[in-house]
Amino acid sequence: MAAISGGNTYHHGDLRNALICAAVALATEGGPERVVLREAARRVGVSPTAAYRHFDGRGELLRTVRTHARRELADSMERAAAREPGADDPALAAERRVAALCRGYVGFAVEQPGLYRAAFCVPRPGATDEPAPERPQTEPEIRAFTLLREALETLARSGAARPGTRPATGAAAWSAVHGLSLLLVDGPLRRLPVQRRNAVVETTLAMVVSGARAL
Amino acid sequence: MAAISGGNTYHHGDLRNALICAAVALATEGGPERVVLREAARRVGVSPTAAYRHFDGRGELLRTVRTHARRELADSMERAAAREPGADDPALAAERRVAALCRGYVGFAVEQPGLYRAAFCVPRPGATDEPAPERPQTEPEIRAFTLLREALETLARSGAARPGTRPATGAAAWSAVHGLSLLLVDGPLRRLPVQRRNAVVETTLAMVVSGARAL
DNA sequence: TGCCCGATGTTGACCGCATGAACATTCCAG
DNA sequence: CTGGAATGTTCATGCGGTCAACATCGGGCA
Repeated sequence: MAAISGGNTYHHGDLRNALICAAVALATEGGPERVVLREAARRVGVSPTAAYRHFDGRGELLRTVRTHARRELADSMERAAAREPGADDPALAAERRVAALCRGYVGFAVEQPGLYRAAFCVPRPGATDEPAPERPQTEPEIRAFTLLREALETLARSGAARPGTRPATGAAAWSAVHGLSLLLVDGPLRRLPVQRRNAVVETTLAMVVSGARAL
Repeated sequence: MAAISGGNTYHHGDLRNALICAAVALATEGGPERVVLREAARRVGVSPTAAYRHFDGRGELLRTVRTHARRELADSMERAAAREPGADDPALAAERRVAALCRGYVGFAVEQPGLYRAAFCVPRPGATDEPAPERPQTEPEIRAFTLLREALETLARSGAARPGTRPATGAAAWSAVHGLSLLLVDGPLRRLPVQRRNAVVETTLAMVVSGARAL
């Protein structure tokens, strides 16, 4: 990175990326609120205002980190699903995939609480950042959710394809894993001993799967 | 300042409460991050540092707001449950109660997003507040959760009292409503049209209830 | 080739916020 | 009545976000 030896260039050459890396590191350490423009600049060895040449301000930096975090989350889910052994019965396979994706989701949250929180932070116009976008702007789609939804659809089609599979099933499942993650990471279920935590995770997974079948 | 008419007391007389009210109002307007010590003091018409005579700092003020918000949340759930008509079949009644409590939960979140978020905020030692308590200190118990858990236990006992009712069922259900609430209030499901929102809520409720029966 | 402009950094300044220290004003118990 | 405790106030420090003005660098155009 940034030529430690020699070329002490006035122009950094890759400041934007360097700042993003620093910001991601900060988020990893302490979540979105730890993503501080000045600190990121400090770590990169640049003056605070230099960041404004590459970002609108803290808000945009944070949103960039969020994008990164969401990608990592989805990757974690896919890895978990890939590790899962297949099954002859397509229904069983689908069920396993759903469960694996969910475990990957919660696993990421538990192992990377800071990044996980950053993945779902909302830059609020309240403070000094975010002038509140006038265009409602379509959400860029969250891969984690897409993965989950698709797996649930497969599950629905494969096995007990009850005719009226509710379209909102994906959101319901997402709610469960998301809520679980937050309670474990941030909320009242943090400091739960590992064993008990796993019990809660498995129970929730069971609820999701049974719910997906029943709906 | 204070008391424009007459009793211009140097001593406010009830500053603590006044500050709490102001802080709650702030949280109602813009969530926990909007709870700013200085602003609360300003609204009460007192100097910023006066607050320190009644609170350790912003952290404690926020925690006080949180307590208040949690109480409101639980009240909302109980009101919703109270509105629910009874049923002869105890199993059905139990099921209805669970659903009603959940609706009250999500309803509160949607109607009072700021307060709801404040109810689950975590004062982080990162910034300037919270010196990180050396004693892990037992969480003061969250009534919303207790209500839900008890209703689920009743449900389990009443009807299909499957022998192995998992103890974590309460946490699983809580995860679902909590996650749903956050996605709706704060997350990617905010700006969902009301109709679709209700669909998601009902689907999630169905998942919770069916899950409770199945576990 | 050499100069000028645009991109990229830097300084300095302003404002809001959380806090702590020292000082002022009340109130009440002795 | 009076002095200390309780409760407010003022002043000052440090951090973070952001803006405006100024400095550098690098590359394309005359």
